[in-house]
Amino acid sequence: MAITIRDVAQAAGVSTATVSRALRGLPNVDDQTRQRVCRVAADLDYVISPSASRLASGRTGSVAVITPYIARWFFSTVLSGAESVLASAGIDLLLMSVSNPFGQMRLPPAPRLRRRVDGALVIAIPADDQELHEILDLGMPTSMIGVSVKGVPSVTIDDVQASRTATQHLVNLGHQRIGLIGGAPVSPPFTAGHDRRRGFMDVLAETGLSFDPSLESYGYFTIDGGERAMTDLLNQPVRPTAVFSMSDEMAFGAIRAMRNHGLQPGRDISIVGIDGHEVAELLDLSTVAQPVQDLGRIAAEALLEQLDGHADRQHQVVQRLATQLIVRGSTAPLT
Amino acid sequence: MAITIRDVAQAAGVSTATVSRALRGLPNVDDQTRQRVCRVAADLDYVISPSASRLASGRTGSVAVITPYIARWFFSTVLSGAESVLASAGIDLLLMSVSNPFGQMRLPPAPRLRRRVDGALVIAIPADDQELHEILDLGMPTSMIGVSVKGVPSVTIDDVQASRTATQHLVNLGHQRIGLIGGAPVSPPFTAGHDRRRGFMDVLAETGLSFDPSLESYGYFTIDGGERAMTDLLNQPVRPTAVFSMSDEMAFGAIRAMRNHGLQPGRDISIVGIDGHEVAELLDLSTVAQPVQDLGRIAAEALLEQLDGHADRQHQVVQRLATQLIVRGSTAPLT
DNA sequence: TTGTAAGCGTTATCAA
DNA sequence: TTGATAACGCTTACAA
Repeated sequence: MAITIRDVAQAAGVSTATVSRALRGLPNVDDQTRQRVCRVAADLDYVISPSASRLASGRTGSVAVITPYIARWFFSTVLSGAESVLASAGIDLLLMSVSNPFGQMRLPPAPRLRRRVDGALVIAIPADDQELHEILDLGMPTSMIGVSVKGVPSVTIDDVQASRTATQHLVNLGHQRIGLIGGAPVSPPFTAGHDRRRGFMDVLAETGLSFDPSLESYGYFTIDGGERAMTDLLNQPVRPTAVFSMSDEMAFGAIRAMRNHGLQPGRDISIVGIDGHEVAELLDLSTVAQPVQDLGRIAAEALLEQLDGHADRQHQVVQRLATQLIVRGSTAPLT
Repeated sequence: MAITIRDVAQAAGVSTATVSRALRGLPNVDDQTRQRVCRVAADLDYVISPSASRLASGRTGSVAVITPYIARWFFSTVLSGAESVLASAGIDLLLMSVSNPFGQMRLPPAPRLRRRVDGALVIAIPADDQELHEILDLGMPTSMIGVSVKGVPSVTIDDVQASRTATQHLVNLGHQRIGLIGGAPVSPPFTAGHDRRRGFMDVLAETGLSFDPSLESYGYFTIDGGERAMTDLLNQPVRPTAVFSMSDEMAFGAIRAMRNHGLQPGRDISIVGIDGHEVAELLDLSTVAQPVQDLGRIAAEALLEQLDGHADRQHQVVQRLATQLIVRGSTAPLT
């Protein structure tokens, strides 16, 4: 049906081997020959069959991006960064989401990867997740974002530091009774939730501030969760004068909760987040911004290096990108 | 190196043909045999080679999702809806973005699709876009979201109606001097920009309201663009008392512009958007909500039907999903 | 119900 | 620099 390499070979008066070499830009092909082959191929509107090429070469020319969420801001932004790099490199990007909320029956990711892709880009799957380790055990080139696992290249921010920055900002403003909106009661090591809690606690300890456990609440990194968490905090006998939210989106929810209680961010209670979400500016939310798109871009580049054999997985390092405190109206000096 | 179908066949004491049939759940295989084959395959940790399977069968088992943006709310939400359906169907999802802002040299989408995927899902590419027509000319199963092209199945909202609803809402509140924040000065037919402008104009005409051309401005469907557009409107000699923004994100920017001018949405100027963006609630923005995730889901289902041969492209219809006006504090009666 | 064997369209080895 | 040709691992008539 479709044009094959044989048709091109015949029309150009060469062998299929030569066509293959010419079209792929391999060396050891006469310039004249290459020109002719390319022209004939274009004339015939020939496109290579990826399936055949993959079968014969053993390479798929594609990588999987594995993510727990697609529509959330952080994840879609990382994804777009990764896509731009992979597309430029001519690599197909297979999108795979894992453990979706409705628990639909779908195959675990690891089996789906085998023989299907050359590598995997994993976005923010907790370091102790079983599916993650099944993926890593595949031994294929892998690059991770937002988590680190020993021996696997990854790109993250310094979560402890980001959290310290946010907390210190509140302390500097004179706050002493500071609430914390975290992800979940228990966060595995090497995840954002874990490290950000630690940065928070460290600053409190160093500053000699005590931490009231009733001032810790959990928003599960969603807007609604943040609202509930803040509502909890507001229902405490003695309210905090400032709150550190581990993500901007939870802070958005927290702001809504404050409004529902007739409170105004910055005036009545200070609040700071982490992310640098576009909407944070609209809500006048102070935040520690992270370069989310770069996270995806750089992780994709690290993956490409592994695919090209320029680097060994074992020799890769954890890359930490810088964050930046952005002060807005939601944080103000304690009056 | 890896286990092949032959290894399984040998271990199970059957032919490769039987293994193939058994593993794929084809009929005409003895139950005993199937059980045994499946067990052996599992024991050997065998996974089928997609490349070989594709080459032999001619089907790729994958579809491309083609989108102009990945990180924007509408697009990532549509994408997540589509992904959930495709993943459940065991179809690989290739993510392809087109005409990215930096104009990187990348192949146009159409050639990249040929022989690589079984179908395409196109998100909101203008109906007159050349690349879109190159894709459609491929003649492969295709399903579109947010635009309609004659003869191609698509899923959208009724943009004219949604716009009418938003505009009528403002009119009902007594507003007579209503501004419009559109996408671009010129919008091709059958795009959201075109239809939403029409719905707006229709309501004005039917209501006997005149439209002042100086009250039309363009925000290019971005937050920043919306801010600039609103600033334009605010700089007019006579300001509007209400504004209809063609998207929530532009409305977000517009709200920021209003704040910069010391104006409060709802109190000083009413504003309504279209989308039902999660953040709209936070900003207390009235909006006409569209079921974005469903858009992706239903379009993906329509695509699957074409792939299964249950439907012919020509016989498909444009599916229009319902929208819903959500009234919040940003719109109030003219005082 | 099962087996045989001819493809599917490349790539890669080896020889020329 | 080029050409023959044997893989690559599966699917699918067709036969049994």
